[in-house]
Amino acid sequence: MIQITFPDGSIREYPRGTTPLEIPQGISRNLAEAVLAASLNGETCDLTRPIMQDASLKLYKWEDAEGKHAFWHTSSHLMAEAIETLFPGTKFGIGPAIENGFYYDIDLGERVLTEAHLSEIEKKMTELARAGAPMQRREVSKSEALEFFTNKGDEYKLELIRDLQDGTISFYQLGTFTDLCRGPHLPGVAPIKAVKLLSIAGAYWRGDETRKQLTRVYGITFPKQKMLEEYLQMLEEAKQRDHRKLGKELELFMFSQKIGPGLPMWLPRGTQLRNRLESFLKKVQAGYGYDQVMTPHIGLKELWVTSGHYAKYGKDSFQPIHTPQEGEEFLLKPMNCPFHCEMYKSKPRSYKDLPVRMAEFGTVYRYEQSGELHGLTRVRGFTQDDAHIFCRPDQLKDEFCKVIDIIFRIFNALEFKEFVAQISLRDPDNKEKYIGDDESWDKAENAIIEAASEKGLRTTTVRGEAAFYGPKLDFMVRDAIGRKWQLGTIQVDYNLPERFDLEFTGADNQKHRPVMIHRAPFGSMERFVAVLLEHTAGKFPLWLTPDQVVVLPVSEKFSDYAKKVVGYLNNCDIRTLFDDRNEKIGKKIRDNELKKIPYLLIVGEKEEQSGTVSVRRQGEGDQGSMPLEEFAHFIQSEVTRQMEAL
RNA sequence: GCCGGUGUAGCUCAGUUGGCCAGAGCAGCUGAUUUGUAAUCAGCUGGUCGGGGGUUCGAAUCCCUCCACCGGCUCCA
Repeated sequence: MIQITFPDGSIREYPRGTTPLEIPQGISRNLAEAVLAASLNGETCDLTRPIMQDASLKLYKWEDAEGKHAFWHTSSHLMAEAIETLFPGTKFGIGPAIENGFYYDIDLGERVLTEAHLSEIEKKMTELARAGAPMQRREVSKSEALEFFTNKGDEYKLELIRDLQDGTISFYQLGTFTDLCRGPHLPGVAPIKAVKLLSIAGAYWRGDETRKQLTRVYGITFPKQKMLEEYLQMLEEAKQRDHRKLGKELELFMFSQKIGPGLPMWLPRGTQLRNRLESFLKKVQAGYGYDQVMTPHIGLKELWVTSGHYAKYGKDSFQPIHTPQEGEEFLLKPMNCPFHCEMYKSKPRSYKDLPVRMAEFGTVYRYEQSGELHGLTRVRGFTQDDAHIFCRPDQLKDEFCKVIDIIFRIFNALEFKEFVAQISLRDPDNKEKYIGDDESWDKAENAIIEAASEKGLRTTTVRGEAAFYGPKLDFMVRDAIGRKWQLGTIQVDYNLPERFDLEFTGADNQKHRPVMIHRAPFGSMERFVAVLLEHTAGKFPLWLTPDQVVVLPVSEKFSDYAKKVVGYLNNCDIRTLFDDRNEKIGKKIRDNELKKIPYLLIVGEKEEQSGTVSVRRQGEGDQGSMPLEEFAHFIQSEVTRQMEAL
């Protein structure tokens, strides 16, 4: 007998060789069916793997990431089997589970897979799933593995196997399809009830653009048809919230072929929105001792040589601008920090002056490959809500905490209720990749870790993800429909103070090197507005939205009263539009609802006589009528309440 | 940049295997209507069918090329 320890700490005895699957089978049939994968002593494994010695066991269901992972990984094998059946001779790259579903990279030789083939593959997958073949694992020696794929003629698998150690190699066989795979997998494909292949894309073998491009097929599967339907509905919802669609509909921003790809232009309403966000952040930052500055859009090449950006990114940037007479070379700025460093240097700094905090809404230009551009989230010209804090090493943690506070306020103000942060540290085994001495790094890393825990942040820590010049903390928010976006970032930098030879005079009358913090709570205005649009589906909070109220007279007879209402509200600093079109009231309501204006005021004979307005809240319908003054107070107090919460 | 897809009026989309002056709805303009909580009616305007080149008696439709956009790959100071 062996002893199995369960997550709740209980220990039970089972015969040696019992499989994880047999354990829930002894409890209830429902449980046994719901279990998808297991882990033994913390290592995930198949449910059919016999347990040979005492171990702690955890079972995973669909609700667990590990469960979904096994489900989708098995699905990718199922897809591969279907593809091999339909397209014999296909070679297979890798086919992992991903966050939402799975993919498989395949090489079809001369054949081209198009979207039209997807439903065919889906059908075959469903058919195979119904047949319910088991997933059979077997361990193979390296030479056996090489022989198998040599015979099959699959050079991709051979390349993968060559990198593996003998004795750790396993095959999984599903029906006619045998694949090199570590697992774990479901015991069989029967639980896969709903299949949807989503898209086809090119993907370089092993992510290397010098190597062959394979065809990547993305798909997703579920244990219930209904779950697939819900997922597709969610995708539809995401499409409705797409900031590119909403940005056009709400007339916030635009692109022009004539101006160039990746160069957004802010239309009047978008500009209003952005200005409001900027003033809000300026106000918050003023409270934290930031000084607002402005710097030019170009700087001499020498500046970027000094900063190190030229060496690292010069080839992949917009190329230098030359002056016609003097032959000077300027670069469009990809960052604001070198300018701020020069400003720091403009006068001697004492330890008493620090921290110096310079903030700038600085527009920067970065060359992005044409295939990379995407709405407002990936552009070639954008404005960072940038700031650089020059501080003493002993102030680092404190400054870090304050930046976290600012980010908290912003996320709260904009109703991002759920967010996590990632701490990126250097790779301890590759210290030579980084600039700065051990001691500074340790201090900075500890400062971040302590600041994050002091502020009660939910964090994940990733080693090896730091920038070469310092560790960083990145913020990820979850939007209203559960998608994750990376927004703000805080980064420690030892590199630039060194390169620009920044100094301050210490209490000891000696010169010291300040530490720099780069930080951008929004990240960029463009990206942030995109995320905010998708988060709110275009229904911005009242304080932020470009137009707060629109007045709709029931007919032209009440235009004069309506005009009075509009004038009164605008005088109260309530941003009010007037819809004086000669249309029926139903039509005006519909049009303005679609524009997502928060309040629609309907005025007719009754309202004119009593000096009231009939209030309709966007998306919520008729709210009844109230005196005009009362409505103005109501709006003002709603805005004040929102602003106070900021 | 690479793979695949898409490109018809300001917007959303029709346009059969190449064949009469290229269509619809919405928007816009003009007029009628004077409207009570998500689309009043009528008329009109608007497109060298993404750009260029080619095949053909004839091209939105077939071919080549360039551009932009979409889904990915890669990258993100």
